[in-house]
Amino acid sequence: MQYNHQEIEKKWQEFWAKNQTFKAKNNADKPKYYVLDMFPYPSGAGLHVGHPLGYIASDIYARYKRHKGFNVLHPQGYDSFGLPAEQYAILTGQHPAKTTEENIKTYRRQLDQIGFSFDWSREVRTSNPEYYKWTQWIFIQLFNSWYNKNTNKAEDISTLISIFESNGNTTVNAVCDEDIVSFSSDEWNSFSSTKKQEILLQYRLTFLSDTEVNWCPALGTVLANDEIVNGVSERGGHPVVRKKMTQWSMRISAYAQRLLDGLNTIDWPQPLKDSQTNWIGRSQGAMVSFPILTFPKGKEKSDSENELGYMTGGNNSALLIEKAKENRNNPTKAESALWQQLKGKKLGLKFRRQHLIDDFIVDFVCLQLKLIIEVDGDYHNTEEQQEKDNERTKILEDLGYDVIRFTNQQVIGDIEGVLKKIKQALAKASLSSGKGLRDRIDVFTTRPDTIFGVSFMTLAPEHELVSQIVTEEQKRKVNAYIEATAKRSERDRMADVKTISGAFTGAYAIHPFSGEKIQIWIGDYVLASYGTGAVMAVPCGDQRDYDFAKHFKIPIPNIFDGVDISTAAFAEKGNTKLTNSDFLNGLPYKKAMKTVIYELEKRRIGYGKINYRLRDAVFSRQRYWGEPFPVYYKDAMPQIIDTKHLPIVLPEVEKYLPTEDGKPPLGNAEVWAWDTETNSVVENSKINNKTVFPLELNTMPGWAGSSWYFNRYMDAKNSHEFASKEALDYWKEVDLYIGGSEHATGHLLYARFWQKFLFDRNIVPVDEFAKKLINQGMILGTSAFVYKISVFVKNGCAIDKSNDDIIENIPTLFVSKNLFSSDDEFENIVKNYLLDKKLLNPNYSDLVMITKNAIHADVSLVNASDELDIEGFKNHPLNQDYKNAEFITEKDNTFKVYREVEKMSKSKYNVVNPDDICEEYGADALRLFEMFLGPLEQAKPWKTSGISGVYSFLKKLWKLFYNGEKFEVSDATPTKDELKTLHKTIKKVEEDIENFSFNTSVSTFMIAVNELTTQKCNKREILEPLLVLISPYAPHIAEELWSQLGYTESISTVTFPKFDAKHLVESTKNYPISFNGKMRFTLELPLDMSKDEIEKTVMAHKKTQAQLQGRTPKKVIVVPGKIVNIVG
RNA sequence: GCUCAAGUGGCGGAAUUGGUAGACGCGCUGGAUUCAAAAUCCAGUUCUUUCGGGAGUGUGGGUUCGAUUCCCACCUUGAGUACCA
Repeated sequence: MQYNHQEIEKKWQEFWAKNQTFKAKNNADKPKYYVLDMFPYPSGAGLHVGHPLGYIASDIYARYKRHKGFNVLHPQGYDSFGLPAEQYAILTGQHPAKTTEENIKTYRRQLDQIGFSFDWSREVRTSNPEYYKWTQWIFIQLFNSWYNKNTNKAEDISTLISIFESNGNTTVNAVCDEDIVSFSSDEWNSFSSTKKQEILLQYRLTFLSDTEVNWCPALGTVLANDEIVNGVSERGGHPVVRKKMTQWSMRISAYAQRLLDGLNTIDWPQPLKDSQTNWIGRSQGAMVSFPILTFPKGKEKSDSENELGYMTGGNNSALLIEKAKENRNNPTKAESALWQQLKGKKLGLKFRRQHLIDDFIVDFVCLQLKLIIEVDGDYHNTEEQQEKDNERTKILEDLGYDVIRFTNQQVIGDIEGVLKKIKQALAKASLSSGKGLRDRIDVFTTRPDTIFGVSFMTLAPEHELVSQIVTEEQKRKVNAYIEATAKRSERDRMADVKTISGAFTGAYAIHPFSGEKIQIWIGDYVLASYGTGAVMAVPCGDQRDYDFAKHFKIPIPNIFDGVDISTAAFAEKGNTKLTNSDFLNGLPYKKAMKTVIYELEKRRIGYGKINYRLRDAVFSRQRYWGEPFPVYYKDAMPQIIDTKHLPIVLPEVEKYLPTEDGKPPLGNAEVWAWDTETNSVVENSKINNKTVFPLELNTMPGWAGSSWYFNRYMDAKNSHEFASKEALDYWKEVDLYIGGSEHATGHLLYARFWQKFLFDRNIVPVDEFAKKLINQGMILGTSAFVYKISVFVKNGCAIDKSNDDIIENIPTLFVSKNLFSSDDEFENIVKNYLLDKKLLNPNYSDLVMITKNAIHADVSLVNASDELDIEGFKNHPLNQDYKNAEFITEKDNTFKVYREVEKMSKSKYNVVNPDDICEEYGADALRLFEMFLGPLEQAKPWKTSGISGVYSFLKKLWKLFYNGEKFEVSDATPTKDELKTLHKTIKKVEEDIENFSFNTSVSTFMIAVNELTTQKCNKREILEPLLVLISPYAPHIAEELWSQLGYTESISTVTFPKFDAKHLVESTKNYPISFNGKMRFTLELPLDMSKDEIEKTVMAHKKTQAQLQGRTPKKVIVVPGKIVNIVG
């Protein structure tokens, strides 16, 4: 009997389905093992050979684990909400559910035919209401939760409400919106219900907000950051613009640190972890505030003096004002000297002298920052006077002023030092005056240690402060610059990183430590969306700042000891010591960081901070084919529908496009309102905003359903729970997850986020959903190209014929690949051919130019030797234009194509359909071959020709059991050699599976079958275990031969053979004898021979003497059981 | 630019606690079988050679008795990321 894959495979696929062979139980004495594939989106094109790669690998592992005695859960389902079905619906009007259903049928047929051991009784579909009921349920859990930073987990919103009721919100340490207003418990309790809801929304883990979103006009929807590539949509490549919209968002940022920490606990590929780490983008540094020194004229009055009022005198003002005037007219020498430095806003701020404050006349005061400067004469040295001064200072401080004192001597002797102290005091006063953003610039920096290297500041052109601080003189320039950058798209700005541009605002800030005046610039290298949209520029330590400073001729102070910064910035951290850095002098990076953050916090001008790049995830989509939100709106506030009324089923619509007034497609639905009395979805016409309210029109994004499906498989049919506690506790998490690396910062990050949330809320028992993850590499197509000629007539030649006449007889011509090696040769060959066939007039030959043009040929028309089926090519439906083409062939009359490896795609005619492979070679051959192609994680090209190797392996395996037409297996005792072959195969295959090195185990099988064929072995004792080894890879043939051996049960749970080392014990070793490390010959010696004996035997050997040619070796290295190396 | 990964025959790839480089398969060459083809089987297939041998794992250097494997520098390719302060 011949190996007939079609018959066998069909038979066993039916057997498995009928007997539910792979149905997993939710409890067993056996240990559990959960193997999962990333479930597919069922696209209309069906599967190509690249898709099953990961499924085959996971199936082998699942089957292996069953042999190893595990209770294996290996489910499959469909991520069936998605854009293609919706776009098809827009074009044809066919309901996406129908398209999806049809596609799923194709997928299921294709998957079944490959012989996967899926437990289909647990199938899930994200678009099934019974499934998305629970997606909606999770949304509600998120809505009803807040993130408590004190307990570092998500908690029920009721715990937050009770804190509000008893303490207000000032003690709450939560992840929430930025613009939180503080309130007391009394205030909370007096708030209206709407007001309370509004506040709670600022804390919920899913919340509504006006976010600037990535709006894609062509797709009519909002896209997440990871759905945009290079400024255009990932799908379709349409332009994306920024737009403000009210959207649901998920507070994933609350989990930034835990998502990062969790990576250390899971066995995932390093590159994937790296990209998640990168995406989360943790940077440790500090927030630093720089006071703004100069406000343009007019601003100061309105903003500060009027507010404070400069008439700050007390009840006795009328009397004192005369005294003050007198003092003003008779200043001391020191007062006069200092006034020269302070008057006319020389330090950027308005000072007054001999000014009344309450019942005191102070020497100098900056009302804007409430800073008083006293210059004291000698009489202040008396104890009595000092006591009075202290009392006076205290009263002034109580009024909110800072007081600094100098002696006459200080002012006259060291005016510079005095000014410096005043500047510092101003900086400090400016920050503590608590007037918010308006008069200071906050920056985030990862290098606060380099703060003394700051020589300017740069704001993003979009920064809100720009318009407030820009001076009259600079206004024109600055506005022109802002306009210019706004015109450039985000994409242009990113692409063009070389051009340095910016503008000076004319304003200055104060260095918080040195008190120096520093220029404030704007520049588009600073992004409004990261950090605070402003940077402290340290040109000596950051290349971008350096380039900017060089370009605009801003000073570049050096703060690195012994480092040359004449050509580039010095960005290393290392052990370089700081200099010109005041209290940081002499400190290396790490110490300086600690010290400076300590100082920043002590002086209240900044604080240590960790910044994340990870943004909250927008959760609304303006699409039809997605999960509806269980939300309706009452007084513009979202109301959650009680979980017991779920699912809220997607309504029917006439059109799947957005409505004419720009609402999402659900705006077309006529039955899409919520009746709070009947708790059901009713006609829109019933909306009265009293008992019937409009429902949310957005739907959830694609990642909603895929963020928790792995939990659903554990208890897929449960209609009253997300999944039962018993099932969740039993299966816990996925043990092995296989899928593509393209989901690194999408699905895999969101799923981890939801799992952590569900864990916090005690819904799932573990906080990472997948212990181990493997990214299978892509299978690439091997495209075939044929060379077609392109004919041109050279210009500028005066002849009596038109160009068309010259070339009119030249046919479409293809040239075989090996006929030429250069463009010139190509042209010659073609011309000779044409002249030969009289298709080209020799007189015009020189006027004609011929070049080659490679075009795709369908790979199904090319054989393993790269020969094209010429007739097939001519008659191919896609090659209508080439029906009458001519072909210049090789000497042996074949036509060769040239090959190139590309991504598998319809447009490249290199797609190989697994249906064809299964038909011709069978699923077992397909499975073996996909594994044999190369390492699982690696991208590798597909070449159908290679499959003949694994196909003949299967035939050889079959033949071991057959003597001609007769099944014949012997019960005789195996020989030593046969046992050796078996056991080394067991050992290697087991190691390989554990290491996911499936390609090498396939070659191990081939070696084993080749050896057993040579040994003419047909012994049951050898062949039975061999079948079990092979069955995970080629389950159909294994089942068939197993049943022919007389078994009635499936091979799938037969115990994996046990390796016994005793069969591999050898008595001799074929020693490699090398000279200076180069192996020259081998020598068979007993393994128990001692080192000395080996050396003696080897040295005495005539080949050794021949190698040495009379020389005496310097040294002989003998490693018993391994090698002999002779040096000399 | 940065980060990571990888460079081995005509091709996919194998071999790493440092110990016989090229397993296994494709392709190719020759042979057997056949009227012929398919299929099957046998032999060969890194390069070079004066048939003794010699060289060889991207390039150059280093460590070692011995390096595809470890270290340094460089080159190339691929992937990810991108003005993240």
